[in-house]
Amino acid sequence: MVTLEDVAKQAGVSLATASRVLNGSTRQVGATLRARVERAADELGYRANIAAQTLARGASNVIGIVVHDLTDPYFAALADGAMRAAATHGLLVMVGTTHRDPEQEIAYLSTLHAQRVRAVLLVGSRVADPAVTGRLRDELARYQAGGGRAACVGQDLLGVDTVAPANRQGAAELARALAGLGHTRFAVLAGPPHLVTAADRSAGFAAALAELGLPAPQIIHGPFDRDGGYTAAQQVGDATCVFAVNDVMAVGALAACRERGVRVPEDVSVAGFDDIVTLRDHVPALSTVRLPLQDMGARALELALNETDPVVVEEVAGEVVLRESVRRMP
Amino acid sequence: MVTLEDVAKQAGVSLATASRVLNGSTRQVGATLRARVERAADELGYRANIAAQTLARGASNVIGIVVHDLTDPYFAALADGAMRAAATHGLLVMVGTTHRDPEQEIAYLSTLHAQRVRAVLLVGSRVADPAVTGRLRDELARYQAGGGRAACVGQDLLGVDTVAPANRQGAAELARALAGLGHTRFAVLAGPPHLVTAADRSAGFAAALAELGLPAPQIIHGPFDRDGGYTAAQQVGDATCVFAVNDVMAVGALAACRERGVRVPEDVSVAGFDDIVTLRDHVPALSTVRLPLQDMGARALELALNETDPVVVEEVAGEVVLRESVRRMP
DNA sequence: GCAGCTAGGGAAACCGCTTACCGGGAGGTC
DNA sequence: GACCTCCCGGTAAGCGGTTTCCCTAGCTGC
Repeated sequence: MVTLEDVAKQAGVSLATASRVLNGSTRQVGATLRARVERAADELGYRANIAAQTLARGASNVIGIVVHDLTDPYFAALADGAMRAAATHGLLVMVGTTHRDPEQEIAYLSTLHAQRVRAVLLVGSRVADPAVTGRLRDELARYQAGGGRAACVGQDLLGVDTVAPANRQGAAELARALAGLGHTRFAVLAGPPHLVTAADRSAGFAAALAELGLPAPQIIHGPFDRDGGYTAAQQVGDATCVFAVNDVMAVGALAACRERGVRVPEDVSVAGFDDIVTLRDHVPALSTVRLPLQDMGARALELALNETDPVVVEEVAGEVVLRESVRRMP
Repeated sequence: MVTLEDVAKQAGVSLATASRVLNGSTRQVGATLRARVERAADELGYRANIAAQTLARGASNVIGIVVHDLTDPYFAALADGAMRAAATHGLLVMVGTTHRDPEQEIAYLSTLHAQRVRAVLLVGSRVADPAVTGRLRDELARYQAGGGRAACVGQDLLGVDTVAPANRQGAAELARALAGLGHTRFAVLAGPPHLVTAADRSAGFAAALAELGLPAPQIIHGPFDRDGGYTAAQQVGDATCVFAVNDVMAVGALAACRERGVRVPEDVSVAGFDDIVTLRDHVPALSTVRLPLQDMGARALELALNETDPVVVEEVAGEVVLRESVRRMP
């Protein structure tokens, strides 16, 4: 590998001069030497060693993003938003996926700490286990003690800046909208009970129904993915309307309906949550609660970068979008 | 930030001993001192500074992946496969997205070179511009000259180990299968002419039709994404079967058909390419050519890591999958 | 009992870069 | 013309680790 010293030697200047020319410095360098150094660097194909720069400067230009699963379009959109924002700041991105294992999340945070990344984004639902959350908070505290910045997309449970989707409220609005169509018997494909996002959406939905004086929905737990929705849908009783706590599950539920000859929306209405772009052409078009995922990712990055003294929690409202997958009751 | 020196001081040992205890070394350290060091590290919350380690060791434990667009499930799946493989090797991943700008790809490679990442994966279609490809090759050569390893998922145009989807062949098989259903008039939503993946699929399809003695398909160019498929579909003439060169475009085409009252498959058959998982519940179910995307990503990483002297090019065959979106002609 | 080992501990030389500090010459001021 | 600034070049001290080399014990074997 060619080093700065090689370049300096070739250009016949000192290390300092070469450094000043090739990597932005406040100090000026004369035109002659500057040209010589640039030529030498170009001829040799010099690339600064960022590890050395990071060490010398004491600050890195990379940020870390930890998501549950990149192949889930929810996380892909969030990560993409954050990465675009990072690019505008000239920052590189290290992405880690936990595959929904909270221990992995802690491990990744520790690794990113070791990398001395400038900031870390923890993206995705928190879990209801206080022990795990506690350990994550400890790890986070260590990282922050060393000058690291952090933000979270999800629930405000970590004591860091957070972009928090209004899951309860969004689900409640959805429930009111669906009740407004005349539905009274509901089922909720509620996902895993320990996932706070799933639990919040489920609870928000049920609470709104209760407020309206409607019977409590049938709650069916299961995995948070397509197959979870598919399986859960098979256990739905006499509900006329099914709420899956995310779009991917809703798509699974629609598939289950189709296979069993249950027509949507004629026989049963179905709604999801998130408004995943990739799913927008689904037939029947999915009713859902839209979240501005890319913006949320970008916003979280800004929060992480602009350390504020009191922790900021930004609630992001969802927008109910009713499409073909639901119908008005006769 | 707490440093190794802090730990050594607290434990009352030398820097060397602390280093040997905390970061795997061939040298043994006595049980007493070892315990002292470990306790000190734990108490202080020590995390090794990876930038310093990388510098001292001269080798980093991160790899880089460059993709076009993370929110495209095609790339998400590929990246996920590569990341899982990286995790099994204890490697971290830096992800860059080019948003389909080849210049960005070059810039990212340069940055990853500067980061001295152990290996780089260039994922996604090459472009037909020899000038751009040439500059990318130059950059790649510099990186490799410095000991960097690289692999590519796409076309074998860079002179590095490559996992190459058999686009021509897959599209040809698809054409034969569709022709076998009795179709004779085809349209191809061909994507942008300069994208090699799109061009190969389009050409493979047309070549197979020619071999069968069928008329040449109507070729409609446009963007490589959902909206590109949507727009292109509106220009289809009297074809009874439409081939979109990727699934996302096919979904756009299906949406266009739906809006115009064109029934699929009754009025027109539609097929895509890739077999994107997220789209598997689409109605009507999309006929396509399945590619084992996650495996391909993982494979590419292995190739990059195991430097082989003659460059390896692995062709990956696609499997034709006919579903509801196509029908047999009467 | 002594040469010859092998552990295991420490001092110090790097790894490649940044930057505080030093010094010499050109130009401006009185 | 002496003095003071700038301006710009170089020297060298870090940044936080790893690793070579040296040294002291404590063993082994005869």
